[in-house]
Amino acid sequence: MCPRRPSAHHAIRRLEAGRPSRSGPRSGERYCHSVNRRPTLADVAREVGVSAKTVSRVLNGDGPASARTREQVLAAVAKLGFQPNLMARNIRVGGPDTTIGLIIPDLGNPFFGTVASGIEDTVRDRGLTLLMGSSADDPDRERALADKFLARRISILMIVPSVGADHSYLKAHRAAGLPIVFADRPGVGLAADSVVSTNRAGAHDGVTHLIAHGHRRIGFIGDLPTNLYTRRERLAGYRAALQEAGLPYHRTLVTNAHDQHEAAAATSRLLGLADPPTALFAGNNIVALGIIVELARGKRKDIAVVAFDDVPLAEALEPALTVVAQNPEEIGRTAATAALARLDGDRSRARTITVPTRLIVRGSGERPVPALQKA
Amino acid sequence: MCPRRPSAHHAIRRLEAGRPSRSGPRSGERYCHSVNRRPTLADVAREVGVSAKTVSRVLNGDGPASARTREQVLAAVAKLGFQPNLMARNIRVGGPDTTIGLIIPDLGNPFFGTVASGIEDTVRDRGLTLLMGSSADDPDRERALADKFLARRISILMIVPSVGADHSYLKAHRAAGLPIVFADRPGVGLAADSVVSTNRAGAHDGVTHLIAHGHRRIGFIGDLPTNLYTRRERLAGYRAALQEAGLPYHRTLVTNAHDQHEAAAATSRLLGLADPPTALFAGNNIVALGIIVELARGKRKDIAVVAFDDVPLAEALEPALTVVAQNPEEIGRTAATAALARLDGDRSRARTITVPTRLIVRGSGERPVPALQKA
DNA sequence: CTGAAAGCGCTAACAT
DNA sequence: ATGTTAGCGCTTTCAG
Repeated sequence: MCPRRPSAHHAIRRLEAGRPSRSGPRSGERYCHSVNRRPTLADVAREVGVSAKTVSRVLNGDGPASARTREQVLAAVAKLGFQPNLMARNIRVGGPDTTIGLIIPDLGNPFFGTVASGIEDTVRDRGLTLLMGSSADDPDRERALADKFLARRISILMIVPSVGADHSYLKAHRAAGLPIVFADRPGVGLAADSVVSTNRAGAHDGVTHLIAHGHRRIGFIGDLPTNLYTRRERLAGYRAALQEAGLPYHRTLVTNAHDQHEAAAATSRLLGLADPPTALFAGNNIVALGIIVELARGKRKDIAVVAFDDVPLAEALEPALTVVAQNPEEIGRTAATAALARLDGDRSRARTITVPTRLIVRGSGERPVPALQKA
Repeated sequence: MCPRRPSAHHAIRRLEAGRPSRSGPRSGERYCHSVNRRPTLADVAREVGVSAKTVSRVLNGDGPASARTREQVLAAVAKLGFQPNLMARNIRVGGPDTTIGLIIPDLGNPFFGTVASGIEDTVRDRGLTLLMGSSADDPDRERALADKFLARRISILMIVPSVGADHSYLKAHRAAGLPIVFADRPGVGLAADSVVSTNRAGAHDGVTHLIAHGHRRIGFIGDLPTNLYTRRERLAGYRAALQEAGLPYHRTLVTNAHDQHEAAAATSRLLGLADPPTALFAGNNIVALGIIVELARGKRKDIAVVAFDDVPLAEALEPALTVVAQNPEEIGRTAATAALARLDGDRSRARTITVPTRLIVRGSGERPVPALQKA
């Protein structure tokens, strides 16, 4: 039997148990490598009969090394199953950890997942790994995550800002050279790069499409909370389109929803108005789902719909859903590219980069005004 | 002006530029904290006039400390913007990093995003953070990611195994006490916990539903590659249901697709057979999308469909889509719970835990056999 | 209650 | 081509 020296992976349990930890083997006992300590550089060096530095050289390929030693070292590494401790390396080198901290509101939302995917694709060959966490759009959770990431000395910090978050606490980090990029929404209180969709123009295009097809009363169902950046921008685009067409802006036609269920309720509420809208504009993908499900439930094919953000089965609906598609993958790629440029020394002024949206006409916006709907 | 000592965040650039780095300030120059070095424990200690250990004690709350020192230390920490270096701490403490490495095939797929979400929710109050990467179902990429994670001394390793991956290289790690859990698919060559859906039973239920509604020729469109665990299990469930009903198994009715586009093509191929199926079973959510879009394109409302895995707008389709719903959030939670139990010392035998699927009947499976479809 | 010294695993800077 | 020494930022150990 091996003496059970508390292994590294039991450190957490040890803390809880409050058991005093012994750092050396008890007399007459030897360590059993397979259960106890992970092998270190020194172990490999001892095995081969060289110095730790030589092993380091072979593994990192900096200094020279004879073919023979190299072989021996590699053999010992394989034999012992040695894997260099990256934390120890980083601490000595003094550089940042090769991770990129990413904070998004919701891991389960495919929009943000796709953003993350774009980031990963872009940074992979730089050897950076994603450290991810979800904020649930809570500024406190966002801050806690950021602090954790910063304590890890991440190379890059990317945030989809929560509503109400203030980012001035990051000033010193940015000044110290940490690349910080905000995605999907701009940061607050910090001059850092951000990458956002053309929300206002996109909403404008979508609403204009509805107007072009004869709609005069167009409902808007946006995100909650209402001061969310994307909601504000998209509402602005909605209003601009109305104004441009000389149409009045009715507060009663504007409402909001935080999830699919609320969006369905909001839909039903708008349609129940004395003078109901003939078309609906969905402020995001979740709202779109709610609207569509509610319309399907009520068999209301007479209501035109345009949604901000594409949804998976848009083309299979009847009518197929017209959308203002975002490009989350591109948002991720762009944000990552900007961050890497900063990492490479780009010291230019903070910029806001926009990623274009695209109106995809599929039919749901083209319904004629149903003056005769019940005929 | 501050002398621009290469800051920590420029380490990467320095490597590339090959510029020799100087470790001390040049004569007559002083470091400018805001631009250069992050403050360390020693800096805080110096500021207050105490030893580093005292600062450490205050911050970690282990040893005793006078109220006065505590205040002074905290003030200095705030003033300098000190954040303890977690890598340095971990290296000294010898414990694992407080991260959980998670490898999934695709960050953009909401199924895996939701699994990740379930994991995060479960481990958050243990202070663990997610280190994530996508394998693209490539065993080599999976292995490379795992090695990177292991080099970081993660506390837990969770993998959605790629097809063809062998996990015996993890044996030593598991023996050393590293909790390893496979999610969605079991691992290969390693006795470790895994958490999977009741794939076979779920598929059986879905197909039985179709049979109960009179279908005798049921097409199966599954994942590619065909040896993917979930595809094998679901196909087995399909065959079992047929056999149970005394129906013959036709190889020609079984096909596969890797993405939505291929699934649409497969659908069209099956429907073009001399003796085409009257119902289709979709082996996963992506395939389901392809099938539905293709049927919509061809206006084929006469074809019944049941899909494995729920899709967002299932209830808004016409007919609404009947599915065998998985519970990805629960898969994540279960996997995380199992891993935490291991971390807490659970040394029992490796188990395979199943998360039940649920047949959600919405209508698409109930279509009568369309003997008169063209009438 | 506080400090000095040693050391975690690794690599930079000089040896040789 | 290789070894030695020192030290990254922190905590442990042992003395006050």
